[in-house]
Amino acid sequence: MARPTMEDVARRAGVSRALVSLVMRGSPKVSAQRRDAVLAAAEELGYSPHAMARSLASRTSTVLGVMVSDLHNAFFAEVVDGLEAVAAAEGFDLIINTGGRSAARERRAVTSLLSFRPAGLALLGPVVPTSTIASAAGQVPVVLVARSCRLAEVDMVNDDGEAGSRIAVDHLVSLGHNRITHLDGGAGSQSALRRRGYVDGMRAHGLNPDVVASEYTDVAGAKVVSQLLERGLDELPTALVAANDFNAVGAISALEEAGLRVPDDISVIGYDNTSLAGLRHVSLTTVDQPRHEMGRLAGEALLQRVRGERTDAARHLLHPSLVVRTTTAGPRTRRKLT
Amino acid sequence: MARPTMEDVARRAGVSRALVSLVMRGSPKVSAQRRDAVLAAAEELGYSPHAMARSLASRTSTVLGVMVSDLHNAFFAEVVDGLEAVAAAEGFDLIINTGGRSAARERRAVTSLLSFRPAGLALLGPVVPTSTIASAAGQVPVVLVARSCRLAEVDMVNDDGEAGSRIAVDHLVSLGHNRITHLDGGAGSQSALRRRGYVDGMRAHGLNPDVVASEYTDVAGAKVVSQLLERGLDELPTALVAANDFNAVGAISALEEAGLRVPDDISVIGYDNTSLAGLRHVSLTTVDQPRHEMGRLAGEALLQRVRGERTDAARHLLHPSLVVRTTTAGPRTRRKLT
DNA sequence: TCTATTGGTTGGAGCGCTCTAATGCTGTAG
DNA sequence: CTACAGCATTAGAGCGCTCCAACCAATAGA
Repeated sequence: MARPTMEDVARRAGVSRALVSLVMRGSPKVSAQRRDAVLAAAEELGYSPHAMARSLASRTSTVLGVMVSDLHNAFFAEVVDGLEAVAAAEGFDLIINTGGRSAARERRAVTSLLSFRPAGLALLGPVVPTSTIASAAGQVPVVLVARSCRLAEVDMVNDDGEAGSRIAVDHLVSLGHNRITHLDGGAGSQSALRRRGYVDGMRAHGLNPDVVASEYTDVAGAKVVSQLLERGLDELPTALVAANDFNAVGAISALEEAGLRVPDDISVIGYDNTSLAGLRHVSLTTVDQPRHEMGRLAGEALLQRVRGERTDAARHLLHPSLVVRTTTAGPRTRRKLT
Repeated sequence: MARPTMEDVARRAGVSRALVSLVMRGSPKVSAQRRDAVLAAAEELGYSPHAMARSLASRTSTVLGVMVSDLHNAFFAEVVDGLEAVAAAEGFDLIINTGGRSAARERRAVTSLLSFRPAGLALLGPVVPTSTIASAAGQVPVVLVARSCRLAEVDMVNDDGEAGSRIAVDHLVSLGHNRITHLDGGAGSQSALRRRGYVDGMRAHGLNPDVVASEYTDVAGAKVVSQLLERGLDELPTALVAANDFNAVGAISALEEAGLRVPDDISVIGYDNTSLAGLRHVSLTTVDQPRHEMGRLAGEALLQRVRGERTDAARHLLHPSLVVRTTTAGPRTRRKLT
């Protein structure tokens, strides 16, 4: 298992180690015949360069550190996917750690990543305090995804949750709705943004905002609908802006169980455009976050810094887009129900 | 940004570099006072060891290479999650590449991973030919997840798709069904296994297998149900073993659109236990694959090899389990429908 | 003919660390 | 008082590579 080194290849090809190094790095200042000899020798020995030795000697790195707060979460998995795509295209490799949504574990993960002296560090949805981010940013370019902070030296990629909610409201208003309720996702910066977007959107249309507390689950969506139904049918809004897709699906099933039809009796709109929303059985109108794109941008931000193409902080606020399916329609005079 | 080295710490603490090295590796043969001095100096300088230099000098590695055929896929994301958990617990880091389900790209990804001289390599759902796997296995311990091959020197972790289907059939038979149709997932080793399990299961119960071609999507599930309905209502089976959860959901919605009720008129069972299946609106009876566990086992297999605890190949065949929800029930005399 | 110039090639130092063998320093036995 | 452990500590070589400066033709310009 003792793998061949550059020295071995050099000996076999009858050249110096430095020449092999040049060939391996694709230098143009090598004669064709020597190059072929080296390549042949490398092939015969099954040689491939030692990335860590290279990194040490060249004082450069071709790895990007990625700290994912929760890889289990499909959102982050897709961001990583996008990140990986740009990284691979530029010859970079990803080294990944997860933090399990615990600040202590995230700290350790970041330390571990930094010990590899990566060219850059991406933090996806980190929960660590700003000070930790700042100290990392002092050592290496850092990009934050799904998390904002006031540090001048870190890049950021976020989706505009406020705009997303507003898009949802605009869509419903344009369909003719004016009694629209928002199911709030609870604690967390995303929920707050989405709520704000909803409230502002409603006000902009001269409508009264109506926010009810819920959570990012289908069970919570169903529960809050039951509460809404207790208000009485006449009090029921004509449209719902749910906290996310799961929440929306829960709400829909509760509505249908109560004998209401979506979108005939009430429109529902989700958030995230998860694979769930696209199912024909569900066919949920929802707000799409460009997750893959977010990963791509994060990767590019890092690589720009690495290449020294940019020194000022990048602040990407991605515009979500509406995906209209079949859970929204114009309001009708509600049928009489028992 | 010039980070401090061991030399800097040594100078500051008034000791030799070798002593700092011992402290950093937690050696017991260092006096308490020197240790404290070193630790203090390291703290003051913000020093942390250089993992790559360490790896080079010690000729050991603390990274595991992971090639994911498709990180976008929730299945693999969860496997990676499990892998990461064991790796982190043992002080290993993950370096990840994706192959995008292309043999050529996977080959490149593996080469890139091997250039880091990882302690082990995990290939998740690779599509590369066996020869590529073999050559990697010649350099480093390799574990295969969701892919089997005949190589003696590689570890494997697979779920028993055959057993999974059989469990599904057993469940339906125990409910009293005897006309059970399988929706086949098409090409791919998993489909073949699931189909075989279904066929064998049916035969074991003295029943006639009925396999119809479909795909791993909800659209395909709906389509195949339409075809089934054309056979005529009397020909319709009393239960369906779908290719996977998406396929099952598509089938269910087509059935409901045709005026049939699930599970009253027909039972449906999925495969994978995706987050979708757990939604109360869907509440799909399905076969669960222990994805996280598979990642855990893969990581452990690798680490056992790395530590030299085992030299013979590990062959983990994980037993899937049934998750009974509300899309299966005993067959009833079918209501007369128009 | 003698320098420049150019393009290909090489020796050797050094990246930040580990590891072996040797060193100095006690303390205790001979 | 010397000898010998036994322990903490250190010098120095070396991991596999890159990079710089030096080198050596071979050609071009004067």
